[in-house]
Amino acid sequence: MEIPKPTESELEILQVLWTYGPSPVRFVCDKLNEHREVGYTTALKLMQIMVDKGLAIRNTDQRSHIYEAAISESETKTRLLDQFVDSTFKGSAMKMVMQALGQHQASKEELDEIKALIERMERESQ
Amino acid sequence: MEIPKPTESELEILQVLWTYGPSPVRFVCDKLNEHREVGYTTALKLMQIMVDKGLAIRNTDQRSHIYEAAISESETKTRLLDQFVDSTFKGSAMKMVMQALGQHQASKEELDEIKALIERMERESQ
DNA sequence: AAGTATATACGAAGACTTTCGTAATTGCAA
DNA sequence: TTGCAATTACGAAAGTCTTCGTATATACTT
Repeated sequence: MEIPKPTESELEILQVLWTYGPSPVRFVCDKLNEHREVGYTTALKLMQIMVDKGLAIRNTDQRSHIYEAAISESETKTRLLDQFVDSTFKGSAMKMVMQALGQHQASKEELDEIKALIERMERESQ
Repeated sequence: MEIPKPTESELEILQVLWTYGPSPVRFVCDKLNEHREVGYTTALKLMQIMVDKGLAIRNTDQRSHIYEAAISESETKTRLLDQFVDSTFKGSAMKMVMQALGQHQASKEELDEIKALIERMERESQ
C-alpha cells in the first residue's frame, strides 16, 4: 500500500518534524499548542498512527520515543500542491499562481526573485 | 463559521455548477462521471446536503430540481487558496508560487502574463 | 388505466479523523 | 522503598464524509 496523503493534523505534525528534526511527543505537542489546543494523548495517538501509515518513523531506544518524518518535505509539498491545483484550479497551476500573486502582499525582493525565476525558465525553454 | 468549507466531493460539484450554471442532478452526475464513477443517488444526496449547508440553492418548481452554486467561484477559491497556503506553506504564498512555477510547465504567454502582473504590482507598491 | 422510467426522500452502513479516558509502565526523588 | 510525575498503549466515542438501498412520488407512453 502506498503512503497516504497526510491529514490536516498530520501535516501540522510533519511541519514541526521538518522544521525541528526528530522530536519526542512532548516537544511536538508543545509546538502544536502554540497554535491551537491539543491534548498530550491526542498528539501521541496521532503520531502513533503516523508511524502505522508510514508517515513517520520512531526510535524507541529511550523511554521518550523520538519521532522523525518519513516523507520528504519538498516531495510532500509538491504532491499536495499538485492535488490542490487539480481539485481547485482544474489543473491550471498558472491560474493559481496568478490568483496567489494578486491576492497576497509580496515584498520587492520576493517579486524580484520570482521575476528572476521566470526569466530563467524562459531562457531554458528556448 | 457561517458557510463551511466545501469537501472534495462538494468542490467537484461546485466546479460543475460554476462552469455550466444552474443544473439538475442528472446533468451534474453525468459530468462527475466523466472523471470518476458516482452513483446517481450519491450525487443527489451530496447536493441535498450542500443545500442544507448553504453551499447551493435549489429551485423545486419543476420535478427535476435545479441546483445552483450559492457561493462565488472567486471568493471560494481565494479562501481555499488561503487555507492551503496556511497549512502547507505556513502562510508564505510566495514560497508556494515559487514551487508552483518551478514544477509546472508554463507557456511563454503565461509567463509573460505573470511578468506583466508582477510589474504592475511593483509599480503600484511605490 | 396500467406499466415503465425517472426523480426525490431518507436512513443507515462503512470508512476515516480527531479526541480523550484509563490502565500499565518507567524513571526519579523524598 | 514508596510515591509522584511522565510516558506509552489501547480502546472507544463523537463527528464527518461518502456511498448506496429502498421507499415514495411524479411524469410519460402505449
